[in-house]
Amino acid sequence: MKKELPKLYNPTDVEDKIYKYWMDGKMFHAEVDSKKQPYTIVIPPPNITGQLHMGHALDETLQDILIRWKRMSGYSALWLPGTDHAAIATEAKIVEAMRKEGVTKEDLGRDGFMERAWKWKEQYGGRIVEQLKKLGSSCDWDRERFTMDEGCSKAVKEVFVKYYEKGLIYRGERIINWCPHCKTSLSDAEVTYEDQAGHFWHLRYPLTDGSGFVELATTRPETLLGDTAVAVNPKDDRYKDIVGKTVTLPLVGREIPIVADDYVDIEFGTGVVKITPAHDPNDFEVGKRHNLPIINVMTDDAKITEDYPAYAGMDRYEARKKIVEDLEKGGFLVKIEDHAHNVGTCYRCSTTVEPRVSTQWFVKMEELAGPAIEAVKKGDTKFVPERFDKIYFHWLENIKDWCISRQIWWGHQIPAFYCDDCGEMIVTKEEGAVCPKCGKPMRQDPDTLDTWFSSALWPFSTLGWPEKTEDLEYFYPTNTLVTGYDIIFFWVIRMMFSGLENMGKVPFDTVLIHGLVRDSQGRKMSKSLGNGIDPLEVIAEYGADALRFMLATGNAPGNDMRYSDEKVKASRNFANKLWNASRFIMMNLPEDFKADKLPDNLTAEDKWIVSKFNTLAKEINDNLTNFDLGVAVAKLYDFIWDVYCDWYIELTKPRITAGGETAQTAQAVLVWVMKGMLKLLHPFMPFITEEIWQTLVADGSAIMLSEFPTYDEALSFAKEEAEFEKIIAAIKGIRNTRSGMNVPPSVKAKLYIETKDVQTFEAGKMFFERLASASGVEISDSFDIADSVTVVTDSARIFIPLSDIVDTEKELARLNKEKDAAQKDIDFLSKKLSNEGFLAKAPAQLIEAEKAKLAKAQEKMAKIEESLKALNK
RNA sequence: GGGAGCAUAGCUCAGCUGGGAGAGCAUCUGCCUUACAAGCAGAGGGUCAUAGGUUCGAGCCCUAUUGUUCCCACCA
Repeated sequence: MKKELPKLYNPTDVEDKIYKYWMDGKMFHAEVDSKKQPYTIVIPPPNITGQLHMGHALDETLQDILIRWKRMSGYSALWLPGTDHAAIATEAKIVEAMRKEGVTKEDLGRDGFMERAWKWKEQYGGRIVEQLKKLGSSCDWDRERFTMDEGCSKAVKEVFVKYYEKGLIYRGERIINWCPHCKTSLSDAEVTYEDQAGHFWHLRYPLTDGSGFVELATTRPETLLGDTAVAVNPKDDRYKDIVGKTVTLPLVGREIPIVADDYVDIEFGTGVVKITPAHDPNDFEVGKRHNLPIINVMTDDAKITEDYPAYAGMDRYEARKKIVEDLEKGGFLVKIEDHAHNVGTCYRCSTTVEPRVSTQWFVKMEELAGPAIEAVKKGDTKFVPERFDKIYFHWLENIKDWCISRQIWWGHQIPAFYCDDCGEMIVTKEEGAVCPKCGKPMRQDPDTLDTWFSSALWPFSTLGWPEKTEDLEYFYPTNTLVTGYDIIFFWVIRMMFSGLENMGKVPFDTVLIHGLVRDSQGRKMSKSLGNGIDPLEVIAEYGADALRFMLATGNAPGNDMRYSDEKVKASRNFANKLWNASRFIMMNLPEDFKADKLPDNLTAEDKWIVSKFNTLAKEINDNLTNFDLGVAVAKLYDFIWDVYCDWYIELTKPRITAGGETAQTAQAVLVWVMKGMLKLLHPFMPFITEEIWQTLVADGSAIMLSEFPTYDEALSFAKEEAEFEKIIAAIKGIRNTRSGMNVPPSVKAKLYIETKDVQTFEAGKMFFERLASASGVEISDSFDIADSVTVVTDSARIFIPLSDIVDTEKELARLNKEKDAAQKDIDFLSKKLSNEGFLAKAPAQLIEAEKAKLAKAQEKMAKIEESLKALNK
């Protein structure tokens, strides 16, 4: 089966073809199968607005590695894909596109807008899915879902109504985070706090009775318009006498009370605080305690309302400027100080959030949080790495009610209905509700739900819930959830309590957390910095396998990593190395070659590689089980490159040249190990492994459906492995010595190998010519060769008669250096072995090993000394 | 203010339950050895941030310190 294959592996020729092969063969599809154990991953649904970025690439790569490994390990492995409607983000994009055409939401009306939004979804929603395929993601596309599809929408209504009936959802007037740009409320999780440089404006509010002023400071003077009180601490002696009096609000003229409230910190500032219940969460609480009026002074785009003609229509920052000017003119401004403070911003558009009183829908969190905390404490769900459970606990233990209503149109409309006649409100799954009191058609709540409300249900809504489906029965709870640490608050927590509340079981047993992919300088990739790397471009240049391999390499769970072209290149080179190894095998196989099994007549080096491979298979499985994907991938790299290519292939060359039985055995072992390596590597580099498999095995089978190698006792040859290491050590020693003396490989020399392991070396004799530039090899348990360079290993002394090209002085120096090294070993080991504490407390196995090492070092020393003596003659 | 991560070779990072410090890239030397120059064979390079402690033994465990990154938090 001699084949002509290019020297350079070209992924672009291969990847689309292979992906189509898998798709055509329906190989990603998972079915309920009572004979198999299920293994399930639900994808963190990417936003339909999104383009694939490095974060996705990492997330999908990790999931695909796990799912391919489990699929090959005999599980019915389901990776359930889908997309998220991403309420605010999507609506913002659509509105922006419309703005360019000069159309507004209001122009189209709700129905018209939704029609347009769906069209937009049809047009762009598939884009990210196609990009996921480029990565090689083996999702079951037959089950692709969307958070606004019929099933998910049904689940959302079901949950909403259930929560409402249980009293877990309520509607009420609260102070919430309002984004004046997106013109909607936000949940606490959707607010990002950033430090901003600001000012402290010290103001004086005159006492209404004319008896003086109170001085206070504010960072937001414009909210003065909505002040309905001034507060002091009840224990503050300075202000005892004025509690109960009133002040006259500057610029507004409103008479407002001075109240006493514990919230006020006596130590801070003047100990007087202005209270604006409509625009500050704390003030809102103070207001409630003192029955203060709530005066909203801003419109939904954060402009001053018509109630204040002097400032009406001004944006909050313009108004601030004008109000400060006016305060100064009126003599109310004492001073301005610089002040850095923490300001909430919208996580979507970065606009400063305006705290605002409004009527919204909330999920009561206390009851739901308890079981979610408990489940992780009990270990029903565990985080990898574990430290993330602290973040999880902290958030849940301090959680406040979740504001779920959004004032946008793209999303799940809240299933609450109002009767405009009698004011009745009902919550129902039914469409077109009729007022139960007066029989009139009701008006549905115009608000939609937080996008995370539907994604919270993702692990079960996608499996058919609320119907009792076979899928749900079989695949739920899912197994591994893979996501970034930045999503724990938004999603993981909400899936946890939703799963527990609605299914009675945790949604997944493990949450594998990964970090961010940063740029080569360690900066976060962002649009504004323009430092984002497009994974599709990387794939086009280096191949998806190289990108995947790079993302899996050198990355410990939970840690951030840096992207760099060099790392991708190294991965690409690795793929090419593997490609060429397979080329070597195929170029040397006879036409009629067929080998499924390991032959019986294995040589020492065959057993060596088989045994090493066997150990590798065990370790890879262990590492994957522990989610140490980075460790697994490094071991594969080392084995394939250093063990298989650099040693084993080289060892087979003289055998193949020799022909006959040894060549046949070598070929069979080459293929057997190659097949095993391909399988182990497949989850990481699916395309190239499948491509090589198709060419090398060519029996119509797919590697992605083959059996993942595991440890096999029958393949463990520890003793033979150790024996053959002696040959390798000798070859390395010879190379090392020659290289140190600048002898080029073209200069061949005879070798006299003095050893007690004559048999071992006889068996390995043929390798010295090719791998150690030997022109001939003599082996004996004793030699006396004058004028030669000697190489000393643990098990042999090798004479190389190179006297004519080698400087005796140099050789003397080299041997002395080796002697020093050997002496250091002996010192170290004998010190350790004379330490009574060590002998008493260290494990026996270790002590034996150390003793053996010492014996070897002493043997080596003796040989070096002999050589030195000979040289000094 | 609270919490977490990180600090290991020139750079980017591994180091799984504590048993003589590793990889890739970069540097230096020698090789186009019929799979691969995206390669082969070698070499140099590290007080594992600092100081204590536990231990027969610490990069790994404990305490403190420094630097750095991030998360959370209503001090007007």
